Amino acid sequence: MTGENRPPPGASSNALPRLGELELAVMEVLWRHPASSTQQVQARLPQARRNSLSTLQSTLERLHRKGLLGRERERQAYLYRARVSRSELLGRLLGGVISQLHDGSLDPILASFVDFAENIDDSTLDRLDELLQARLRARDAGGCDD
Amino acid sequence: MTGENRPPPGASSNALPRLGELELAVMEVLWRHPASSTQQVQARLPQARRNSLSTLQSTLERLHRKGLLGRERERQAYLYRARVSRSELLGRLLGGVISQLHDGSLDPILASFVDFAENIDDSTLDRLDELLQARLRARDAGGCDD
DNA sequence: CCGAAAACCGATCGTGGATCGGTGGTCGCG
DNA sequence: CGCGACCACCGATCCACGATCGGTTTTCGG
Repeated sequence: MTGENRPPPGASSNALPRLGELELAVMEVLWRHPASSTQQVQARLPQARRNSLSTLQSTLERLHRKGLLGRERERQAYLYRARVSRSELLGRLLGGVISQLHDGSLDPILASFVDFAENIDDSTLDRLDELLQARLRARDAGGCDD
Repeated sequence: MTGENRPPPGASSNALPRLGELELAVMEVLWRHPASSTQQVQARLPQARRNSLSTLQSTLERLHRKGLLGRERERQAYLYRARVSRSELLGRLLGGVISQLHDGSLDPILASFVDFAENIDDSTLDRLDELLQARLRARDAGGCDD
């Protein structure tokens, strides 16, 4: 029983399913060392995470499928490089979480984040303010500068 | 609502493994209708999510184990109620993501969020600014807002 | 005490990450 | 040209977790 195929009622579009530990560690390496071969990555991984090349390959492949890594062939090997910066990844992850919880208006979410920042440390709030002001200035000044 | 949600400052080591679809839907219901029995929850779930009571029970139980729901016995049945508000949950989720990606300094994270806000809509940035200013004012004025 | 309504228990499935060994293709060098 | 090294590729497990449910036991009200 219960062996029927059950189409998922709500397929999230852009929320990447969450990254595993090894995947994260790999991203860290790739951020620090752009364009590394599988072996390079392995060598630069923290000792605790050093395992067989195959494992690494699967992980790199998965990351590649998820669009987080690009790769090009260097002779018989691949050179991997991060396609998203740490900030971009964070934004994506944040976006995933938020789109799950978002109930129409963004306000509660923004409020939550401010809340979160405040909860960490009082100075964090000021820092956030600084960054935000800078961003607002940049927008008002240049408008379309990219 | 800003100012009511206060995650305990000591118990910040919570990285809940991520919520599933049904779990989220259940939380939505419990947020809208505090203290509902399993049946109540089932009745108020979107039609698409209505399934057997057992399924609901497992989900409520799991949520309870995760600390997101509290429950008390009402005769032979349980009354469930949300222990975290939507904002708190969001904060927790955000915290989980952030602690994964956080490499020491918060700045990139804050920047990412500002980035994220800007990316949604220009007005969002202004909204964030308003909220932040309000919060700063509140802090500078009262100090301890209890 | 009996029947209904819950909780409780455990089985099964699907997905996704981690892990690895074996196989086969590619390249450099003798 | 052939051989050995290197590496990608494939498939096989394993595990954790959410979703799903049916069957059994507990509990309560009449």
